[in-house]
Amino acid sequence: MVPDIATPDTTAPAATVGVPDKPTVDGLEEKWIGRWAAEDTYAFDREAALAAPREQIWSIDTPPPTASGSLHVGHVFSYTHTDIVARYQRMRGKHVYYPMGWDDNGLPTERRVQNYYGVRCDPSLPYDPSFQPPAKPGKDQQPVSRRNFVELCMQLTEEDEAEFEKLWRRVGLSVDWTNVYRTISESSRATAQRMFLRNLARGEAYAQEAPTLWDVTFRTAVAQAELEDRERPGAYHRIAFRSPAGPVFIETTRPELIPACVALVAHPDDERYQPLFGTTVRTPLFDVEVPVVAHRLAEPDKGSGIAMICTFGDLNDVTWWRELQLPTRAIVGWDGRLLPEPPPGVAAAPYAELAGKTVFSAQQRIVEMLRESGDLEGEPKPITHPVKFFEKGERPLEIVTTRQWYIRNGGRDADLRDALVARGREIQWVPEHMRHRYDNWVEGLNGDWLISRQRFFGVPFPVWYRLDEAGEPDYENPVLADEASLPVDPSSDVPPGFSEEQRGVPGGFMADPDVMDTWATSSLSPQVASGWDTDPELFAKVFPMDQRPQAHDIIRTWLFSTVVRAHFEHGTVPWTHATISGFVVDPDRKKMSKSKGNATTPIDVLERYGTDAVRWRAAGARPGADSPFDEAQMKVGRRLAMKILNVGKFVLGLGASASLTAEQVTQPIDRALLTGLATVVQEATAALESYNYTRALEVTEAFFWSFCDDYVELVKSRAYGSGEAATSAQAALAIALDVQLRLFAPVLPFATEEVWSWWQTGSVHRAAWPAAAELPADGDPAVVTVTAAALAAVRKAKSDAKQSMRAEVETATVTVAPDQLPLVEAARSDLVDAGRIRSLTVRPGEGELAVDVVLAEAAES
RNA sequence: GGGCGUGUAGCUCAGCGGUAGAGCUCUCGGCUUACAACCGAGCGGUCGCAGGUUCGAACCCUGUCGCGCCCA
Repeated sequence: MVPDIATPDTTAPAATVGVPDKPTVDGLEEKWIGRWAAEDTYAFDREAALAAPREQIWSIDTPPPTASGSLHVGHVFSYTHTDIVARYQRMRGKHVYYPMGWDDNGLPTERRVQNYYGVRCDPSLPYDPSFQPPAKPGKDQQPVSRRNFVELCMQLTEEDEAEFEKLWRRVGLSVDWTNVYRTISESSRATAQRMFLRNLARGEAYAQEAPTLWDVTFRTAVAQAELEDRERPGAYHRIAFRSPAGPVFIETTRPELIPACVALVAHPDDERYQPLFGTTVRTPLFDVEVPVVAHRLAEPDKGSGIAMICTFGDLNDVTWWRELQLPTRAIVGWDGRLLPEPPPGVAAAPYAELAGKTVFSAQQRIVEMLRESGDLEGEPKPITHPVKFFEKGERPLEIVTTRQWYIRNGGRDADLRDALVARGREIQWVPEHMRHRYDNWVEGLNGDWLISRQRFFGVPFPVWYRLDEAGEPDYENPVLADEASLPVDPSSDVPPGFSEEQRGVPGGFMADPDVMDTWATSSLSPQVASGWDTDPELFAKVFPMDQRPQAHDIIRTWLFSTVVRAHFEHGTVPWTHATISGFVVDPDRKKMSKSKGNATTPIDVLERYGTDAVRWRAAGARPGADSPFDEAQMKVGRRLAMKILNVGKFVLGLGASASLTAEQVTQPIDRALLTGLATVVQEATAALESYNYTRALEVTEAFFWSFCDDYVELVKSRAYGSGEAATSAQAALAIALDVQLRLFAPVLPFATEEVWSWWQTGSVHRAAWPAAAELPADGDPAVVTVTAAALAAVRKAKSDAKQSMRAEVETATVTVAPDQLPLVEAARSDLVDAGRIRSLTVRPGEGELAVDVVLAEAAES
């Protein structure tokens, strides 16, 4: 119901019709999510954008969340940060291109589909069009064809994505939901394949048979960016090699690799071993003759200072093998077991005992054999040491030699590395120091980017190989897909000039069996989102994009690989700004993540405190800064949202309306308020221009609370009245409310929209960002601050006397610096009313403002 | 071990050369015709530690310790 106190002559009859009796933040989400969708509030107007100058567009390369994963509060925070910027830019009049993507490509989806349906992909099976997944996953995974498997991936990710979209809408993201892409969609696949073919044509992509870090569980190659070191227990085994001059002892953590040994190595300056360089020794058990070589990477302090070089125990082995041109003796297969046949030069006899064993059990057996032969000296010495793992894997990586695709990234080319570092300087980093993460990563690369993965669900390489008369593939002359035919699946599509019958037969062809690393697709998110492959006109307008928001942990992967792709194809940066969010951490300052079990589900928090409250808390985390999850803070945001509703209701009830103008603000304290607000507008705008939404919120909020507690209290009794003085207060209240709603709108989209709707037309989110020029510049803000200080002193007197704020004051004597005396006098009647002062004296004096208060006798009501 | 960041009131954070700030918590008081999911008042800190520069340092420099992320 509308309180019947509005003065009819200043308030349009319909203006406050929508004001509820008891405003509440609960339910605002449901109301406004629906309204915004129905009215296309956040629609991107493509035609208008195409006609507009580039600087009138703001395009955002939104991170596509992993659809098979789950979202936690950390995601809500970082996406809110981006949304605040998007909303600000929109209110600045820009065409905001703000699409959403889903990363539904790759290993996580495969694993989720396997577990969800209880199936596994068997590429040798034929497609079954009538296949239905088991209602409940069975005990054993049911084998299905690749195409059936991919169909299940598509189906399940679609369901997951619908859930995600619901959550994002609930968070209030001002995404244009007609602009959604999927990394596994036809156009994403076509984009990835087309870009790959271009890279290949320009020599930026290449295939190579090379030692590769290999995860034996997933049976796939792993890129440098996906590695992590983990401390693992191991043991140094002191083992004797034989030489004419007597035994040579090495210490190794991997004795099972003795049959793979191709040399011993020591540091060139190591006097202990200098006599051995150029000679040969014989391996224990296998009696293979291997040379003793010198190399700077050998560490004299480690173990005995001389080490065996194997095919391949670690990355040093690879370096030695390459630089010293050693032979290969591979013994570990793709499944992590020792190969059935011994490597060249190794006799069958002792090796047969190890063939087929896992690396682990081979080690146990070989240690027994060394004990029996007497070649193991003493007991193994337990140590812990860093071991390389695939970040998603559970078993140590092996190094196997396979044929893989690579994209150049500067890891083997100083010029390219420098060019990519230079690209990094073209990007404005928010916060600035995140640039170092990029520089350090690029400068530390030591190999090209391995992009092939031995998986099923992903973007396949658009490549086939001819088979010769013996059925052997000709890798040197791959058959490439036509760009016009993309996307292709080489395992079911036929290369130009061949027929399906020729698949896999001598003289025919075979498909490249691999798919691309998921980063090879997501590194193209700006191209996919901007329509490189689908809408060239739009692409020309919105690319390079304006903003890439993301977290700092994937600067080395996503951000870097995106820069690489744009550099090659477009010769530009992919975007001009990288806005980096920190993490939400748990009370122990540990990064929140599902795998750690400390993640908080967002929907719960959103429902309990309301979206605005959660967004308010998110806005309190500065760009790049980690921020602890703390529910107590959510309450503060909720209270702010409530206060906005309540003060909005009150101000409108006092007679504020949209028809009042700044010219009607005549009283000094009213003009003072608005001039003070102009400063806030300037500061908030400057802060947002540098992406510091936290600062913008802070200055707005500080003003707002003082507005509620001091200004509104001071002027409300005047505003209840009529005449010019009342109108002045009403106009100032209306203008201040209007401007503050717009200042808060990017952070608190629901509460501000609600209050806006009570008395304004259109959406506050389509309103113009406030400008200082809208507000009077001639007020003296000190009128408000000094009068408020006097009022505070009166309140303190009442509080000290344990009286109600309604208590009457017999006399109040304000002593104030002479130059400030007119300020208090200018607001005298407001101060008298707000303080319930019967007799107010204002006199000049020294020092701080002081108020002598004599309370009236308790009213004899 | 290296890079980057960070250490200010019990908690979350501002301040980044000129006399220590906000919010929350806590304590006390108040139903005040917008809000008791509220309002008012108050308590609370040798700004991690040690040196240095300066008339003056939370702020600049050096060292050191703790924490976090990333990398080895």
